[in-house]
Amino acid sequence: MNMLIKNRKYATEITADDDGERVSIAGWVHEKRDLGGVFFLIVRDLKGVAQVTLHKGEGEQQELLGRMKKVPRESVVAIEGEVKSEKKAPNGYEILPKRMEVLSEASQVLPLDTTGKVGAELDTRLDARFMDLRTERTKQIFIIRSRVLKAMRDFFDERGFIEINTSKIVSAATEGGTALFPISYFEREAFLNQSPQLYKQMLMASGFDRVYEIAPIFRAEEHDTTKHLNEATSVDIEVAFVSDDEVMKILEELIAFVYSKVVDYPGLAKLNLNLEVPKMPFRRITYDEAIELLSGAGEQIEWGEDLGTSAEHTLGGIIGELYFITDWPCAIKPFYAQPVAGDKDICDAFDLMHPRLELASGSQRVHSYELLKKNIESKGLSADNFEFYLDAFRFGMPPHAGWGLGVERLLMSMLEIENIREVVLFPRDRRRLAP
RNA sequence: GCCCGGGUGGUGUAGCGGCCUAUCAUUGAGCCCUGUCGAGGCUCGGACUCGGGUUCAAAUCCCGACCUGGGCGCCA
Repeated sequence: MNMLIKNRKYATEITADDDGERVSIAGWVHEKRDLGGVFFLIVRDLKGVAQVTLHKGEGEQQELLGRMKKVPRESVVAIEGEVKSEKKAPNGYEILPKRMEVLSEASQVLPLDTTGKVGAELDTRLDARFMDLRTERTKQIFIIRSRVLKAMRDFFDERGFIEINTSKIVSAATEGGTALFPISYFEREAFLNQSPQLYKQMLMASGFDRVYEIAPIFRAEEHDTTKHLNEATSVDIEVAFVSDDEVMKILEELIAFVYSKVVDYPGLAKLNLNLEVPKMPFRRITYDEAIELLSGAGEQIEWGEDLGTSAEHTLGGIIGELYFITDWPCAIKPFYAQPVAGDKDICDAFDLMHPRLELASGSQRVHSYELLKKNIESKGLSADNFEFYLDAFRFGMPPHAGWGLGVERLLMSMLEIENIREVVLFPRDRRRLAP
């Protein structure tokens, strides 16, 4: 590897204080400006842009000037030169080049504008995602996504959670509800997992009493909306010897912690957001109260019906901040949700709602083998298919609770992004399978 | 799955039966001016998704296909 690249610095690592230093930088040709006595080459890297300034009329620089004029925008270059403190330069410094290597020349014309002068539709951007990621806004979204995931891992680690990885290839048995992608598994049929639910619960019988997983989930639903993906990332936790109240607390603390780590991030400024850490505890309303609020707003929901999109929006408009809906009818919750003491029709289940969409759902789990088996059958599923799961409940299963949270939904709601595809590098939706 | 929109140079758009030899911005090629920072001025290049139909005349109206945006359903 040549020395130019080996010793390169990021644009933001150089300051006016480095006046006189010899440095090298490498990156993409962001812009070129050919003026009378001077030629500017703006080089962009991950961290920022650096202005390379070539003063014309210096004889030995003619060859370099010619190559700088010719190099197409978005080509990858490495430049070595001397730092000069300069008030007229954007970052207070500029680089007087001595040497330039064109590492990769970009074809013209470009599929997208990387300077932000002309917009592009999401579909066009996704087709050329590699280049879309060179734009400031898109880049920041994914740096923030990375911070969010790190914050989550730090959070769980501090609280004694064990990170787990469960299989994404599963046999026919599922928790029902959503459609699955079938795949060919040697001579048998298998599926891509819709959720780690059954596996994380089975671990509760293992003594691993606080686990979390951050992993892809797959849904074969033919939905085509701004908040659904066919491949999404789910944060799942499961905790033994606790109640649903405890995991709700963990959830709101996690959300607040993640927000605090994003609010801290200087790059957030590039997204023009006014982000605040949500106040704890989040508001909690019961399903019954939700229905009542909706009725007051002129939206009638029969008891036992799920809340549709318009109901979610109406409630969100009334409440205006993150909130929980608790005490759901068991009929619209999965078989593993535990009924409340003294009422078999209502479950200790909850959803975490953002005013625009659902972020997470969880519950106290059924840990009685008999009740679980009965629930599976009453949902019209075959207990035989769940034998591998049910077995874990026969030989010592502690009470437990947990939840699943959509990473993309958290991100889009936090960053006020309208389309969920914006927060996935290479989204998979009803139509898109490439790139 | 249902219901509405939309497909015009590389990108983003205007035009919505004849004034279209199709607007504007940006990009590309080039010239002028110029320590620029969305630099400025000028010249040139570059497009009506495809297939049928209606009409004297279609980018414009109709039908179909394909692509695409949104709302709802399902779902998280």
